[in-house]
Amino acid sequence: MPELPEVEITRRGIAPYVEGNPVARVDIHTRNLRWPVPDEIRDILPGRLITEVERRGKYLLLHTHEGCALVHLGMTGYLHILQEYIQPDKHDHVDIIFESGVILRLNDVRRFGCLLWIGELPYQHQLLHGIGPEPLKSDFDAEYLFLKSRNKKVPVKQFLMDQKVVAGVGNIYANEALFHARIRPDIKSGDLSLDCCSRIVDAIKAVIVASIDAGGTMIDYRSGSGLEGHFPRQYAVYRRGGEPCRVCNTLIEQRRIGRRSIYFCGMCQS
DNA sequence: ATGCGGACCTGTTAGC
DNA sequence: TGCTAACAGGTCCGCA
Repeated sequence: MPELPEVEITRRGIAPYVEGNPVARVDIHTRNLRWPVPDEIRDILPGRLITEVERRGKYLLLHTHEGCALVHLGMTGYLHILQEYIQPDKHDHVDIIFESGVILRLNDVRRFGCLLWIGELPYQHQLLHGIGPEPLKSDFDAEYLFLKSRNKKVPVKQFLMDQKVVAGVGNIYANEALFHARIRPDIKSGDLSLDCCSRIVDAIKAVIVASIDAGGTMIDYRSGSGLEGHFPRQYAVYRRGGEPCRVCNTLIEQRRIGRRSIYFCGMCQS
């Protein structure tokens, strides 16, 4: 699953096939995702037009004139476009079939994702309203991160993965960004200087832009158009525990914070 | 307010 | 080779 870059690549991949197209039918094969896929998805979407596919953090919003459907891809979900019908396999959970014949198919092995109908005021929905700034927008800046981190005791890597702090950063990009910012992932957020915050903000923007430009780089990722959109990414630290740092050859350390792995270079990051 | 652990799932890999 | 345990991109919720 997808952190922000992979969700954005998915959005770009599916939008041309989806936007402006009326839905003919919705087939729900598996209801029990993170939350049950509601009947509204099957009952309201047909006959409606998807006006826009928007991304907010790691969520995708399928807008219609009458309300909005919300998709989260969890850890293993992906959306892809089928030009013609193929029998769904056991992890294909929902098909949105357009009058054009195109099918938008949701596949999610672990079923941590969701597909919900959130009605006409989507941004007020519980899942969206508290979400932090978009990392690529200008309101996500050093001053913001500095103020937000004051008096916080959580390790900075966990802090950056908090969607209320900044939208769309997950385990991979938190680890990668902190390496590029030369900051250890285990220091207290409240101890960050303004300069540290500035380096972190720059690094987050840089790794996300690089990843989007590379076309989505997740290990298991498939682009929205159904193409295998990835080539193996050269991570600086992520999943490189015990291997030499690409900058100084010191062995990358791996530990756990919370229940997630952190990776860092004890020499480059301080 | 904050932080922790449990829960939701299946598949892959590392280790014995 | 086969079995088991640990781990994997996320995040909500309940409890202390």
